[in-house]
Amino acid sequence: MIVDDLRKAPVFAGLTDGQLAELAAIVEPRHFPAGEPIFAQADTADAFYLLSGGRVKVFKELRDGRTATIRHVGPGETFGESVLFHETYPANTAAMEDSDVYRIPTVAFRTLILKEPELGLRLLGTMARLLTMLNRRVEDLLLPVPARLARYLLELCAEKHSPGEDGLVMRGSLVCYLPTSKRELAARLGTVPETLSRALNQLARSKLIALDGERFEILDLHGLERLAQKT
Amino acid sequence: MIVDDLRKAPVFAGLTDGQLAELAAIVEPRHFPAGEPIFAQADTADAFYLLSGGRVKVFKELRDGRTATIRHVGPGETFGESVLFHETYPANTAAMEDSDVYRIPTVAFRTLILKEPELGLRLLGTMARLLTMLNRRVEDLLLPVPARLARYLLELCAEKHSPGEDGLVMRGSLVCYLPTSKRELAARLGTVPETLSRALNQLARSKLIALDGERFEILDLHGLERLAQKT
DNA sequence: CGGCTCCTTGAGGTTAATCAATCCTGGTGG
DNA sequence: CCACCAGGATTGATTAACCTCAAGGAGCCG
Repeated sequence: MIVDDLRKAPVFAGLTDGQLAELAAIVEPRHFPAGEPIFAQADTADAFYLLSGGRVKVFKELRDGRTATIRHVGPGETFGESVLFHETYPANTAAMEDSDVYRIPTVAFRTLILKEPELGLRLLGTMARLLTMLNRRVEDLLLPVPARLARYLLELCAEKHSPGEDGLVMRGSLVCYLPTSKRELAARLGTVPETLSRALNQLARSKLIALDGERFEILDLHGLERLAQKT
Repeated sequence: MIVDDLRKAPVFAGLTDGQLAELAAIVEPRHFPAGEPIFAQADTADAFYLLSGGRVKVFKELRDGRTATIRHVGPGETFGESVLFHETYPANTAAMEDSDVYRIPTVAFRTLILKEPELGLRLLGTMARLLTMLNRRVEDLLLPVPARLARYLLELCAEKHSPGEDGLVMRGSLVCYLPTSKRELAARLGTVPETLSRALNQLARSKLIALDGERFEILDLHGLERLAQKT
């Protein structure tokens, strides 16, 4: 059911059934196979998206073919929100896996906000979180690659172990799985696969993590956190 | 008059007199002398700010004393908006010059949004612009310093020559002034003063710009744009 | 068994940070 | 008016990070 998918997204959780129904009336489900572009930078934009299943990347083309990944999007997150107030998309997006999305036309959504201010407030919250995250990304890119990687791994474990706002942050099991190929991860970290590979080895050699394919375990949380702040 | 200052800010321009009056009732004017911090990362947050005069920088401390400047804020822009939905500030801010700001308490502002959805829509627009800008910053940091500098200079001229939405983009006079010390500019570009100095020289030697203190002129717009896209 | 793609490893080159002088420029006091 | 400082800005030499290019694995599917 559309309404159920919408409710699962943090941005829309907590809305009343009536509000969700209004929202459901304007969204359009779409499917994108892995690798498929969803929109491209400078495309004229009349909708943004909610990802219900799969994985999507937001990125910029760097002229010489390399790509700068801005963020990875997981289920329940929105992307392209900024076009609510622009005529064109500010970046490219593509499905990394087979993905199901809801297309949300901007015009209808804007009028809905005026009718249900609560909705605007919710979206503001989402965008605030995005801003905070991007602040962090800017900071990240000024750090050396191993520190960047350490921060990424720590973040990965942190969000895995705080599934809701309800419980304490668990720090027991520090085993996680890389959610993407190393190629994609390197792009996400703003580096190349070769450098990522070496950085991972370095962390493993320093006994900060144990690595086995895409599965890894944090052995020395404190040491990793220290590294994550190195200039 | 407070209302006049508010109306001058793009985020609040276009609101009705009544809405502006309501807003004026909750904001608190503040003054910060040059160099003074306005808030620090992780401070508990109950307000965001509109800059009415002066210049403010948003930055992160990089542990070893170096700072990562996230953005520079000019008159009419807001900063700290993201705390509308967080309990703590995600970065530091400090006045770069003597600055006048309006402090906008989050609680009052949130209730005002529910009453005047138009206001929420406006703030969404502002945050969308910020997001787009930060996307660009992430892209920037993956480019070599001269390209980053070229993009900055082009942006500086562009915004100078498009004062409103009303006119064509002027490309005639390409003389601009660096708005900050070179030290601050280097931080804004994610580099150090030495490297900035060399990059500026390089642009001047290539006849792309002419430089005289803080005044500069773009001599070869096309060449500069080409450089701005180099990996 | 080939032919993939992805990842890893190694060698070399380039960019930019670091360290250390030197040079301005504006302000101060003689 | 000039000597003198202090800060920022520049320049040079050195070093470290990391990208590039090139060459192997390692798994996977035909």
